[in-house]
This record gives sequence, structure tokens and C-alpha cells, in this order.
Amino acid sequence: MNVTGHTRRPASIRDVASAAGVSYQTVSRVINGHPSVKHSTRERVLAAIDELGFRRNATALALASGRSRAVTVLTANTTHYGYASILQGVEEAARAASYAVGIGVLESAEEAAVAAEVRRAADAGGGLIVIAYDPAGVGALAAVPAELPVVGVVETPAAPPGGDRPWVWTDDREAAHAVTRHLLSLGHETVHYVAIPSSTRRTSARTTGWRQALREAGAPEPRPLQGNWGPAGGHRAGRKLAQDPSVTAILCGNDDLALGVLRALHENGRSVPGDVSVAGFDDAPHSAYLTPSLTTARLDFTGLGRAAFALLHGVLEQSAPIAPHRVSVPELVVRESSGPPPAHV
Amino acid sequence: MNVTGHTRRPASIRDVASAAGVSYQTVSRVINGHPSVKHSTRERVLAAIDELGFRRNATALALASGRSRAVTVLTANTTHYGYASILQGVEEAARAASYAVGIGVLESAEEAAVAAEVRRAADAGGGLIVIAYDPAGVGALAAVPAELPVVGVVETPAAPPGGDRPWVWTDDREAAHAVTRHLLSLGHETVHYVAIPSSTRRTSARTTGWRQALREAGAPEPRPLQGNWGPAGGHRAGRKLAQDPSVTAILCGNDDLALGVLRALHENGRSVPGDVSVAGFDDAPHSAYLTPSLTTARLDFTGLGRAAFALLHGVLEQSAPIAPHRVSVPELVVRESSGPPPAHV
DNA sequence: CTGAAAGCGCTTACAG
DNA sequence: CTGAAAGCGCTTACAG
Repeated sequence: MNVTGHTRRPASIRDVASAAGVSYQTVSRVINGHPSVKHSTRERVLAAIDELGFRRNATALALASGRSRAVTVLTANTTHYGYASILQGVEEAARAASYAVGIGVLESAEEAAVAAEVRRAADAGGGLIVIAYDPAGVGALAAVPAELPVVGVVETPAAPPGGDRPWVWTDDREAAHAVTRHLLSLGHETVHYVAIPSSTRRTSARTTGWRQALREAGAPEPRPLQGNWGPAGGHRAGRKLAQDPSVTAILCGNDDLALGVLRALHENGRSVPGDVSVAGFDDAPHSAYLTPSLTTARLDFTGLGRAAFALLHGVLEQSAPIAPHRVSVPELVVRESSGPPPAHV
Repeated sequence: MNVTGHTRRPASIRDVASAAGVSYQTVSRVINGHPSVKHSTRERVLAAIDELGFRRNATALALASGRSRAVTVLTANTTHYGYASILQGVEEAARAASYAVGIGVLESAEEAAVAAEVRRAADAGGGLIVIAYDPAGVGALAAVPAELPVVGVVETPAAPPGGDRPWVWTDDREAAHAVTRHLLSLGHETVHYVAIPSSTRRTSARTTGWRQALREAGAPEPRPLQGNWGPAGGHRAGRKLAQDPSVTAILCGNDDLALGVLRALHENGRSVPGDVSVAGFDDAPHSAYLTPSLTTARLDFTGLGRAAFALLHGVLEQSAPIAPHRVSVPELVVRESSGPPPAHV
């Protein structure tokens, strides 16, 4: 708001300049913290900025400087707990750094659709963070042109990620391994697995960690069941598993799947953990309040989002290159849904 | 990608112009669908665009035209089901209209912090959608300068919203009324209420609908309990209610609160719905899979988000002014958690 | 320490 | 139907 009460057009650096009695380049120097400005003129410019309520036009800044203090998160989903939490972490870190954050949703994994979304995200300017936990995300990460700054949030890579692009991950392979070991240590002969959709045609990191734990224990390796993302998928898989009396322990690719499995077991008269132990993945907010409360692996998704932004920020501000890295080690959370197998098995 | 394989600088309209042998204004006309361009030159320009992989620079477009095909969603939260779903709805509609979508999180309801976030959102250019379900959101909506295009996603307004700004809402007052009536019709003497934080100092629309139903039935009006947003708040409130044997029906401000209440009742040995009926609000994805599955009011949050964008789009494109309106009527979903009161009460 | 010029990639009148 | 000019609000060298 200026003195005359006119709020039509926001104040520009020229308005500030004339109010302060300097040229607009000097205003530019002040707002950019350039050192070579006389103290007294700086004070006058600052006063004018304050009086006119001047805010530097981000669009003009982006066009003139070629940099844009913006990040776009590309994701297949915004409502699932893990995805939403990563987005939250990115937003927190971006806000702290005065970056704008945009989102783009990959509604389909179809190549042309993914490419179109990547182009849209690129049009926004700034950097990209791609959540590559599913085929659409993996496709998007691959479709990002080489010259664009991008950070991938990925599953635990099978091998140390090569390439030149920064990636972050939590060690969900290790987490799956730990939860499976927990269940085996309770005395279960083996652990069945209801999988989330894998990010590629190959098996996911969670599946790998689960299988590895079984092998180390010399336990039989049942075929993983495909479960989708939500409780409905878990419910379908759970119905099948509930039919099989030899099933005494089930690991689920996420807590939503586990919820569906719990429900299916209940409907089929199998008690948890009396007859069957169930464990999930993620430690979603509701998991501690279910009955029975859910044993799970807690993943630090917001920390992952913050780390992804930090990495991207480093790339954009041309600081020292930062290597891909594991952000955190998941934590096993043992609750009511896991226990020893029934005696009669 | 251009023919020579140089991908350094993206093609500009000048590059396209020289490739097509026309002036860059003609290119501008073609990409803006201006009618007065000879068919043959349009074809040549289009071919050049295709060949050079030209994409119009959104930043330059915004600066030159003063319009920016962008919307920023301002919200206190991105992970709760309702909020995340509204965001999803906005994104869907925005994507369909080729708008970029940004998000800004209101981490605090403190006035200066809210004002700063609103300024940041305004800096992004384009329009604003403010989710005003809580004090931070309500404060943000109020802090948006008059000249900025904005749509509020609000609770059911007490009176037909005056003012000049478009608002959308689902009728959660009516929904609370319906769920309360449902519980009373089962024979409960009254219905207790665990509230979500109200958007203002006054009571929320949900509280109002609940109270109205009790009055119409001549039922006693217990004091609402404050529950926060998540299951932890519901759990605290539920522990108190579980102590009171006269409590036979509990309505919760959302499904997460209901989850915490269910857990507290279980821990205190009160069965649902045998001893106590519980109902929620929202129909979150997990609610159908809880044991007992949750009676609730289904709200169309993604539809709300889409409607908010449609309204904003209308404002930005200067079409006919669109009045604030109710987007949809919530639907009562009766599941296992509600039933008649125990006979002995 | 400060000012005048050119330019970022577009659009919007203004000519012809 | 098409081209030349001015300008959106800044930054980035270039002068002095």
C-alpha cells in the first residue's frame, strides 16, 4: 500500500528508485545485498521499499536472471501417507529456503502421458523432485531431460546408483529384512508377503529384503501376493491367505495393505496375533490406534522430502556436488499385531 | 531437441521464426491461435515448432501478458485425508486446464506468519485457493488483498456468504445433522460429540448440525469435547467418555478422531456397537476396513477441489461471475460401528 | 559507489 | 495477412 492509497499496480523497482531519489539499478543492488552501496543510500532505499510495500516480482526475476527459486514435485499420488509426507517434507524445506513449490500428478504410467507431465513440470522453471516409487514415477525420472536439475526419491537401489543424478532413499530393503526377521524370531516357519506395486518390472526393494531374510533363515519362500496400494488390495490378498491354515505370519508392503489384511482375517475368523501375525510398513498415523495395533517399520518420509530438497537446492545453487545417499534407517515398531505362532501348527 | 543436436538453450519464438522464414510476431500469432494467419504460413510455423521442439516460455508469457495460468493452494496441512483430497481435486482440474499448481503450507495460525505465507503465495502469481477449515486458513483467507483472485474452501457458512468472493463448501452442517439423527433414531438418549478444531472462535458447522439435531429431538446437549485432528486427540477424548457409563453414542468430527475413540473404548472394555455406537466424518479410505467398520458421512473432497478450481478459473478468465455455492450433499454411510443402545441403559 | 544500456522471451497495440 | 516498436520488471555486464 502506498501513501496515496493506490494499490492498483504493485510498486516496481522504478517506483522505489524515484521515491528514494536513486536509479533503479541501485535499488536492484540493495535488494540483492550487493556490498558496494553507500550506507545512507541503502537506508533511503530500504525506507522507500518499506513505505511502498515493494516486493520483487518473481516472474521478472526468473526471466532476467534465468534462475527461479522454484521446485516442482512430480508424483503419482498426493493422498497416500508416504507420498503426502514426502511432499510435506519438501514443502517445509522449500519454504525455509524461500522456494516456491509446485506439484504435478502422474495420473497414468503410459509413456506419452508421463512425458507430457514432465514437460509441464519443466515449463514451470526451477528444479524437479520426482517420487519414483512406482512405474509412473520411474518413467518420469527417466524422461527428465539431462539439462534439467532433478532429484529422485527412490527405493533402495539394488546397486550403488551410478549416473550423475542425485537420489535419496530410506533403506526399505533393510527395513523389510528387519521386520521379516522379527516375525521369524517369534517362531514362525515362514512369512508371507503382500506387495505394493513394484517400481519397475523387477521386484521392489521391500520384496528383496523380505526374501533375503527368508533365505538367511532357510525358510520356505512363498510367492508374494500383489496388493496394490490401498486397503482394498490388502483385503483381497488377505482373503486368499485366510483360507490357508498354514499361514501364520504376513508382512504387508504398507500399513494400508495391512489394514485390509487384518479385516480379511477378522472376517474369516482368524485372530491376530493368536492365529496369524501381521506386520505393515510406513507407520502411518492410524497404525498405532488400530485394534490390534500394528507392528510396522517406521519410515521417515518427511525427512526424505527435506533431504531431497536439500540436494536439489545444492544443485541449483551450484554448491559442491552432493552424492546420492541413504537418508535414514527405518525403525522396527513392535505392537500388538505380531506374536508367536499358535502352538498347534 | 533441434536438428544440430544442440540442446543448450531452449528454442525461442525467434528461433522458430527464422526457421520458418517469418517474423517472430507471426509465430506469436500462431501459438496464440490468432485467426489472421495465412494457412500456408501457419503450417510452416507449426512445422518449425515441431522440429525445434519449441515450448512457449511460461515465465516470459506471464511477464508480458500479466496473466499466469497458475494457482496456489494455501492450506494448514497436506497429509490429512480431507485436505489432501481437496488438493488432489484442484490438481486434477488445474491439469485439465493447463494450469500450474503450487502449494503453500500455513504452519502457524499466528497472524504475522499467515500474512507472510499469503504474500509468498501472491508472489507466485496467478490465483489462490485457500482451505479455510481451521484458524490458520480462515486467517489466510482474510489476509488476501482485495485485488487478488481467490476462492475459499470453507465450512458451511452460518448465513449465505455475503462479500464479493467466491466460496465453495459441502454441507457438513447437514451431514452432522443427518448422522446425529441416525444415532438418535437407533434409540440413543443423546449423542456425545468429539470436535475437530473449529475454524473460528465460534463453533464449527459440524458442531452446529449436531446440536441442532439434538434440539429437534429434545435430547440433552452434552458439552462437546475438543479432539484436535488426529487419532491421538480422539484417543484422549475417548478415554474420558469411556469412564461415563451413560455414554452410548459418540459422533466424531472426523474419521481419525473416531479411530482414536474406538481404540480408547476397546482399551476400557466397552464394546462397539454393543455398549457404545461411534460415528465419524469424511469416509476416509481406511474407515470401511476398520473392525468394527465405521459409520460415517461421506464428503466429496476431490469434487470440492475441482469446484474450487472451476470457480477460480472463471474469475481469472473473466467469464461471468459465479456465485458461492454448495458443491455437494454428503452421504450417510451406515456400517458396523453404530447400533441400538444396550438394553440395560 | 552509482548510473545508462542491453537483454531475458514473450505480448500488445500500431502500422501497412 | 504480416512486420517493426515498445514494454512487462527485473538482472547483468559495462562505464565512470
